[in-house]
Amino acid sequence: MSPTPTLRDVAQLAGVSIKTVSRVVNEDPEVTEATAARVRSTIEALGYRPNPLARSLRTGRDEAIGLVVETISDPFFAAVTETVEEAAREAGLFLIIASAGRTPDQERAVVLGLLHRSVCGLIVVPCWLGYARERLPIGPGGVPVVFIDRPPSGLEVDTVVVDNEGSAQRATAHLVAHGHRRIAFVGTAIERFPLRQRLSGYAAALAAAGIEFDPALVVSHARSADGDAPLLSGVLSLEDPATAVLSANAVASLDVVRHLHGCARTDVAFVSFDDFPIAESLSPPVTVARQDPALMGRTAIDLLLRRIRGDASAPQRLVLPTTFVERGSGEIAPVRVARAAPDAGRPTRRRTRAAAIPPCSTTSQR
Amino acid sequence: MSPTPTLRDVAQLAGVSIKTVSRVVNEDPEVTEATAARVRSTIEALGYRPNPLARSLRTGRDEAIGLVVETISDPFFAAVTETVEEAAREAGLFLIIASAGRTPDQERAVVLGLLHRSVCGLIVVPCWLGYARERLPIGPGGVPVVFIDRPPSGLEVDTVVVDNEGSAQRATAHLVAHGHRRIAFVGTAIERFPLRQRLSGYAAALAAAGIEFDPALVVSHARSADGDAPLLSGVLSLEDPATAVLSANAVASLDVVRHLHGCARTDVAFVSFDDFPIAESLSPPVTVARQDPALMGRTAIDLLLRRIRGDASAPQRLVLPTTFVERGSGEIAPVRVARAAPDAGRPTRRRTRAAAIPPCSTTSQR
DNA sequence: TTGTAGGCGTTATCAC
DNA sequence: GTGATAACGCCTACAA
Repeated sequence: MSPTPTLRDVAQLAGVSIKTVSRVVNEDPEVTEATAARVRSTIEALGYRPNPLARSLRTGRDEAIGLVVETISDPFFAAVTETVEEAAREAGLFLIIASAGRTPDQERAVVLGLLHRSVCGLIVVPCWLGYARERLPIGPGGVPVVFIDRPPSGLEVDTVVVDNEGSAQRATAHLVAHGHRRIAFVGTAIERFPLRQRLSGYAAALAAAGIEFDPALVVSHARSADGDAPLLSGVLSLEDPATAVLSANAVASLDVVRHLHGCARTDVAFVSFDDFPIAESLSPPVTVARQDPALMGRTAIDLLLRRIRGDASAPQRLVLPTTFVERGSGEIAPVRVARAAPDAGRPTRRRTRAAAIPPCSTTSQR
Repeated sequence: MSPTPTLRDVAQLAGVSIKTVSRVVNEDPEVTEATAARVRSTIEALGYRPNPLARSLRTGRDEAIGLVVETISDPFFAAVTETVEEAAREAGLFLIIASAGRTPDQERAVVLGLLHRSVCGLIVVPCWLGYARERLPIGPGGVPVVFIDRPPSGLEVDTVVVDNEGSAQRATAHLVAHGHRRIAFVGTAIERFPLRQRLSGYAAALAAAGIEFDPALVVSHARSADGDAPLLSGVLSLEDPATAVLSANAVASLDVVRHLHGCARTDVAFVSFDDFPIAESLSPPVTVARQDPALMGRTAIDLLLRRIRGDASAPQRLVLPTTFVERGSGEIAPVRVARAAPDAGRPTRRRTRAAAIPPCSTTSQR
């Protein structure tokens, strides 16, 4: 009758008390099967659905979990989200996705918004907020939380990250093994986690190979004045230019691809941290250290569900591996270049081709 | 004191009544500035934040809007979402993103879940559910809703779609103008909106040019047994093969690119419905009919906000244009092929190259 | 200008 | 087994 029927409507129509209906809804065994059946059919007839708001207000907990990411337009987190979603659905939980925005205040508002909506668990990519300082009612004693992709500094909670340092180290060592000594590191926000760890791995691999770390080979969107300008032009036009490139994430990888393809520079070796859609069909196909977003999502939600169900064991810090996929671009040998004449060592064909293509310092067409 | 302070706590500490605090929180002007200030400082001291759940339960409306998409891992909707998010934040609204899953039941559960959480507005990509039949408390008289990307069949509500038919028609006509008569249409879910409309546009353009519609040139993932097999192999190996391809969405475009690049078939013209990240730096760069996700998001949220604020004018049906971007792949002229000997007409260079590459009927490496 | 009573839809505590 | 009744935190109506 009423637009959205309530317990009262059902109770009235079934000729029982509100509480009895509530019991049936919550599958309380202390109800006669006869009345339960009658109530159930009334519920069906009225199309009654429990109001999660009222329920949460009462219990202080909703049958929902929250997922906070920096931006859902990041393909990696989109993939993570998809897995979490699937798992939440299986577990009968409503998934609320929200994104953290661009400032600590926005992120705090989002987390608090979720918390105040009484989610029973939270998966968070900590972006801008110092969770140790905030003293939010999360983690042990509060609403269960699992942090993913980045650890929240100084907080003892469950965390799932990938092996950033080790993977970057391996990728760099791979390039070194193929003869490169001038390897550029390209990223979009190098100063922050997880790119900082990838930079560490890169540096560690260089050190292990006895190659000096050259800051001139490390480029970041954050440092460049024009974010849209190809990051690579600089390092490829140094007096002693880079012969190989390691990109720090998929976004940077696309920039690298755009630039290398724009210049037809198939002589530059390239390894991408993280896979991207057409990496395998470019020429040459791009060698990648592939992250597994599904594994991250699955691991995080499994951990969270355990916590929600009461697991109070010590917080875990899980580190996921990456898969190194050799496809070609990472196995290109360096072209030896004389210091005095940067172009001297290039094969003739390249030179000819390079002369035929337009200059490469401009941004690509839009 | 209490873990999460309530109006009562604040009232007690400030020495006023609950209602007064409520007034201050809701910026009711009818409060003395003196008491208001005292209350505000108490709120600050206690770290009080209003509980949106309780508020919603009372008012029947939350300061949140819901966004339902099919899957957030679709880059187009990810971009739409980002815009909506930004706008919602500006408007002081909390955005709850949820995805519709794979069945009508799941979609219904998601929409009802949002509705029961008292969102004050909804943006929905109708995926599986027949909204006309469902009789949900949405649209005029219920919670304001704006449908995007697809119209909900038989329902008079605000809708924002792109000009699918017109854009596909233009793209097809473009290929026809460049001399093609054998144009393939490739998509992932051709039978559903909006791809069906794009197919209509394609067919209309063919009809306008006096070219017979050939079902053999229309391929869909849904029809092929192996979803991962390149869609193109078939149409390119017909007795009278396709000389041009129109892809119906970005996902299909990536498949096309993978296949054409894998076969080094730079002689096939290609226009993509919708842009994708590296379209412009492929060789040849890909000509696209570009959708504008930001425009769609902005249009939808603006419309929704107007409705939320009480605009009760007749439901609107907005159609957004696409931008046709010529980059090269769509301007390739057809290679005339003799019916009896499909390969006869190809330039010698092509033939040589084709002979050097592996056969193309297999899936690409993983 | 401020406070009091009541109820939103639910669950929890007790009696019956 | 079942049913009144009191919360949960907030807001609307009306009284002071």
